[in-house]
Amino acid sequence: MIEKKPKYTKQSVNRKILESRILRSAEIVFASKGFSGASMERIAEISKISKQNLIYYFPNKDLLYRKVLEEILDIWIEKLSFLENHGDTPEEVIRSYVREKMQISRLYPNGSKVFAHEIISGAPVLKDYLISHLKPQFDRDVALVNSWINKGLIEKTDPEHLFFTIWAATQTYADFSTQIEVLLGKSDLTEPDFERAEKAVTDFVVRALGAHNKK
Amino acid sequence: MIEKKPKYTKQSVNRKILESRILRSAEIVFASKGFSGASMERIAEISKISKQNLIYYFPNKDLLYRKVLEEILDIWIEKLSFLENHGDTPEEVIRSYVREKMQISRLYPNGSKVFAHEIISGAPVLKDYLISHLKPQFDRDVALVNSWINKGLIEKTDPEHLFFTIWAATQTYADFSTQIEVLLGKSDLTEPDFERAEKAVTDFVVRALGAHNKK
DNA sequence: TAGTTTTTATACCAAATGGTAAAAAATAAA
DNA sequence: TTTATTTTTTACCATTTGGTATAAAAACTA
Repeated sequence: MIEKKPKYTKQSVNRKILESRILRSAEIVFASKGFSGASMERIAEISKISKQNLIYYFPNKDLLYRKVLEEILDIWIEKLSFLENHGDTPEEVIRSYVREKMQISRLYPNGSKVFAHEIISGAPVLKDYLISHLKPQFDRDVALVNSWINKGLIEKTDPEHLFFTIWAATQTYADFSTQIEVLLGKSDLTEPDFERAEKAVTDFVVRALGAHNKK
Repeated sequence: MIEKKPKYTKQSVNRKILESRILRSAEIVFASKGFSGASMERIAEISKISKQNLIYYFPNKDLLYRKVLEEILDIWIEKLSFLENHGDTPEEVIRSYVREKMQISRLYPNGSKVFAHEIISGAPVLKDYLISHLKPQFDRDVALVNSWINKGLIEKTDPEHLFFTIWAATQTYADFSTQIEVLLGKSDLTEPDFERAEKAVTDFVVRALGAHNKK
């Protein structure tokens, strides 16, 4: 055989599948109970394996928690570089950005909640990451918005706080979904709800920036 | 025997003082660790009393948690009835509302965080409260915004989502303060930071609603 | 001074939980 | 088929933690 060490043996494939199943289960439990409230037993239960088998794959809770955080951060980074959002006009860039963020809230609500718990708790695990990775990107994005302002493409706006507002407004549909469901009188948020929310938030931001009536 | 006792004896006053000291400590611990991560031992420690004495005042953790939530909800209810915010024009009402919300984030960040943990976790304790208390008030406030729209006082806006955005944008300064601190390059948020944030968010909302150029 | 309330200290406990150790079973490689 | 490796199960354990029980000291009230 050509390949000395076959990469996709039955075992290794199964392993990957099981690992991601575990990560999804862990995400659910961390999202709903936070780090301390999540038990390995419960995560194993949802993964439909024994606790000891869970520990075989993820030898301790800390590591598992970090892996879950890593996963969601990878997704965010991949989809959320403001500068790289296609669009020529500020309005296009903004609309695309808000849409991405809303879709992430829709597709990865549990990841978002885990992140939220982590930050609210003072980011004991993620603080270094925020400093080393998020801040530089943030500074670049702020610079871009400033350039828009200087060119008169959007209303004069506090760029830092613009981002805080956009993040908060979009993530709330994942993090505070329970509250939103109650207030909308629905048992859960479905696709149409998210579409409406997306339109509301996007229009809101675009209007606040006056990005629509400037060329 | 019915309590015919003097209401403001030295003892009862001291008791109140200690109780509120405990509640503040509990708030800190619940905010930073969530319900499960908070230990009675740690709360007692911060309150500078023994664990046994803590239990003497609050016989169990659930009760203590509920009291902490109760406290912050009382504050919110008292200060956050949209309809009752003074102001004749929509712009005045909105500005006053956003200011109140920002001040609450500034003054009661821990309460806000405890609430956030609770909602993100699916509101196991507060769900009934949200349905019975928050929703009716929400419906009234939504109706008021709708009446503004019908009178042409503000731009056509999705009223429900307007509130979600305002809440998210203001509470983020309490809940996600760690992230904001990192991105602003500060070790903590001080009065000037909050003032600037308040102005940014208020202007943002007012502009999005077009409440400033309509009379 | 006597009685009541508050506070602390001591001892203890059952349940939950993160994790270890090692044997057994299943699967793959030779 | 035999050997080696990976996966799963079984048994167990130390620590944490919310909470009980009790006695006694300390502080306050009448």
